[in-house]
Formats: sequence, structure tokens, C-alpha cells
Amino acid sequence: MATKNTARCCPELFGSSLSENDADQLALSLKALADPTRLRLVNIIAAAGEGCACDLPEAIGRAQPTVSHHLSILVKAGILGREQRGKWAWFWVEQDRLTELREALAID
Amino acid sequence: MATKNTARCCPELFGSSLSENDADQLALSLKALADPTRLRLVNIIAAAGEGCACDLPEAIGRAQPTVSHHLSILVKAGILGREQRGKWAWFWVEQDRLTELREALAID
DNA sequence: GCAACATATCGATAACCTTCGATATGAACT
DNA sequence: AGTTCATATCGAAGGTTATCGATATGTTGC
Repeated sequence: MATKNTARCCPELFGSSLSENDADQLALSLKALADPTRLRLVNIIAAAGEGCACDLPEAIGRAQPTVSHHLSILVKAGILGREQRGKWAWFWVEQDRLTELREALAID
Repeated sequence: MATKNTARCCPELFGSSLSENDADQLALSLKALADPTRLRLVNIIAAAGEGCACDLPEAIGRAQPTVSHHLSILVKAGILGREQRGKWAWFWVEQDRLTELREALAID
């Protein structure tokens, strides 16, 4: 029942047939996770409950622009939330989004 | 409890901290899925129960070498199984592998 | 407004990926 | 062995991505 105009989060891999647009959409979300640096960012933030951008470059051993780039991709994909608190930017994991992604890979 | 030598399928995103190697490993598996062409291949094969390589180029509108390349990536990632039956190569979805991947993204 | 610090954007490089035509390998049948 | 058809590999073109130094933007406190 997916229409080509609606950019839904998670078309289903099984059960219904994936249109080209649905496949593009799901691939975009999965791509956001399918990078080791981003997985480690999500992991660290999930473990801490939330994380300040100021700590992350040192935590994962990447330069600050690199971390900023990856955080931005994760936020755009809806996997991380972001809030500015004073000077600092804080991030947390949007568990619901990850659940949606998991379900897109489910058998039914 | 993950050791750096063991190339396990699915290190956990939550709960334990992801080593650089674990993150690489999980990213490799997710990358195998994070492509629209490969998602549609998995979807078509899952819907049919199994699929012959001979039908897939037309089914997804890609050239035969392209389909062969993607199938090979999915088989290497353990997401598809493959069997030669006479001239034809047949593929099916390894549901257990997808379940493992889903669980790697789970909260606990 | 200005100084100081946190984060984002820009620009460039190198590595990687998808795609496909051409070609090679493999399987079945005579 | 030779023909035929299915699939894999090769090689190249074009696009995308990760990375980081340099720079810009945003935020606080003075």
C-alpha cells in the first residue's frame, strides 16, 4: 500500500513486494548505520544514555569535522536525536527508529 | 565478551561496547543489505521462497553481470544461500542470518 | 561588541562502489 | 570434443563516501 510519494521510514523487506522507491528508502536508512564509525558513535551514545559532541572525537579517534559529519548523517536518518544545551550539542539514540528498521528486516 | 580475533556475525550494538573490529564486522553485514538493488533481490527471492538467477536480471532491470555481482555479495554475507541445479543457480534467503542482524540492532 | 570555545560547513583527496560490455568459466547434451 | 546456454570474472567509467585541514557559524560571558 506504499505510494511513491510517501517517504515512509521502513518499507517491509518481506511480505509485500518492494518498489524501487521503497528499496531506495530502506537502503538509505540502512546505509546510515552501515559504517563502523557511525556504529561506534551509536554504541557509545546508547551506552551512556546520551552523549556530548565534545567528547566524541577523542572517544572514537576521529577528527572533529569527521565526527560532526557522521552525527549529522545519523540525525538526518532519525537514528539520533540532537539538542543544543548551551555551547554543547547533545545526542541520544532514537530507539523507536531502530525498532522500525529492525522490523523492516523481519519476516512478518 | 567479544574477542578481537573472532569474526562473529553480529556484535551487539547495545549492551556491550563495540570494539573497532566488531564495528567493522557489523558494518560489513549491514552494508551487504544497504543497497536498493540487493534489497529488491532479497525481497523477490523471499517472496518466491527461492529464486533462479536466470530470472533475476529481468525481474529487477539490471544487466546479468550486475545481478551476479550483487548475488555474490549477499551470499558472502550469509544473507542468501546458493545451490547449483543443473545449469541454473538457485538462491534462497537465510532467515537465521537476518534474525541475527536484527538482534544486533536490538536494545537488549 | 569582543574574546573564547564548540560545532558545522567547505574543499580536496583517496578509497570504494555500482554498473555494464566483453570475455571466461562451467554445466548439460549430443 | 564441440555446441549451447547459464553464470562468473575482468576492466573501465562514473558516482559516492570517509576523512581531515582550514574556515565559518553559533553560543556564552565579559
